Amino acid sequence: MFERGRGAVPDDVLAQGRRRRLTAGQVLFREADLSTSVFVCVSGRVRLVVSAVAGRELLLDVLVPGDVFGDLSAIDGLGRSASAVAMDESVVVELSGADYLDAVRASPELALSSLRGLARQLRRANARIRAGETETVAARTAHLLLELADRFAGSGPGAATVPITQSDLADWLGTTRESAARALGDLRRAGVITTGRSRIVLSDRPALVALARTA
Amino acid sequence: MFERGRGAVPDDVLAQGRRRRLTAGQVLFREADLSTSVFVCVSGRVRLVVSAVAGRELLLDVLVPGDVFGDLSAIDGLGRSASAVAMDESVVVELSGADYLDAVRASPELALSSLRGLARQLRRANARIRAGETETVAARTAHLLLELADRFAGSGPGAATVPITQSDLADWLGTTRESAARALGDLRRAGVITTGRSRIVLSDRPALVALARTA
DNA sequence: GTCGGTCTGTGATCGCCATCACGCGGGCGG
DNA sequence: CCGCCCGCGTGATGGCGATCACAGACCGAC
Repeated sequence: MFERGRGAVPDDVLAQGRRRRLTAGQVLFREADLSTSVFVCVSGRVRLVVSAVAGRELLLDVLVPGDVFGDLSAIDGLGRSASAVAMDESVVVELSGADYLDAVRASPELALSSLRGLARQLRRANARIRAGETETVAARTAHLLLELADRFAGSGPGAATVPITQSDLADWLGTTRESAARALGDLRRAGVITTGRSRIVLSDRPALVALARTA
Repeated sequence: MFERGRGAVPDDVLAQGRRRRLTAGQVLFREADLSTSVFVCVSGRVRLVVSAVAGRELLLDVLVPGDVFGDLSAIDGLGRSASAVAMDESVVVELSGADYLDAVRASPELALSSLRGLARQLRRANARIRAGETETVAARTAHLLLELADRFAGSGPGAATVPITQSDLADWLGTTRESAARALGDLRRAGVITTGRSRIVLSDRPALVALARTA
């Protein structure tokens, strides 16, 4: 059974799906599309983005192997709430929305697991609303780095590397590339991270946790 | 069957619950509490709030009769993600978390209905994230007024009255009372609303829709 | 009716962040 | 191997909104 944050899909259900190999930049669905497939990320990374004013883009999530996505449209039949784009060469399993709903109806355990997945996403969304409306860019940057470190590198005590560009980080934070770069510069000068091309290394996570609270 | 936005609970499940009468200001649960009861609002209004920096408060939602709330903790067993406080004299039905989960396990229809409820909340949360991070206070104010009009007064074409103080509106928008008052002042001078004590009247909804887009 | 508290309206000032602008370096494709 | 483009870093400036400050209006309690 695949389990990692966003829901979970048992192997027998997964076996009904179609395996798809994606190239970097390939679009699985676009915001407002009426498709209802549910996807499971097997390898690679997939971005969930929504468009905003002035051609800006807001990054809602980056999915890593094990994550389930696309479930909202299968559940309520409404248009896609975001666009899904492969970031690297990736592999996903695609399930039809009807198959997914049948599986949920047939299995109370899958239903509860899906509820847990949505509950987790809702808690994260509420946390992001609170952060966005009350914290500074510096504090949000520190918090997001810690969250991304858990997601991409596990939460071991050593130095963690987060593979992300500053542009994507800014889109995730809902700020500009320049502001994100300045916040990272402050953290770098404070000695808690080092920055590189498409890469941020958290060298002192306890200090970063402390800065996230105060900054 | 009770159905109104946030999930739905069939009458036979509702009958297992305990009816509770609340006085204005009474707290049902506080942020981080470990209780797992699920509530259904029967009459009155209930605020869902989270605390933020500097003693500020962020208003996540106002529940009206028919709404289901408190389901997140029942589903994932984690602490309450917000505090629930009655705004007026209200009546709610309280179900134990275990009874709720048993009912979900026993009824695929209830499970799907709960999934739809969470999906709806998640879409609203994502919309709020996008709004908060890309729109001005003026635009967010206009959008929120339209949403609240639907929620409190139905979406008939005539003038709608939204019963809310400017302080609460500001907490909902994640801004200050002064900024909310200024945004409302602009809308009033534009002739699309009138303001009163604890009350905002949308006198020209089409014009407000237009302003929400441009402002 | 009067008093107190809450809710509303608005001016002045300040700071964070968006915007514009530019230079630098390093990876990759040809 | 070399140039080009993408990603990073940072200064200058301006605007939106937070903060502080105060006054008037409405409502309920007594």
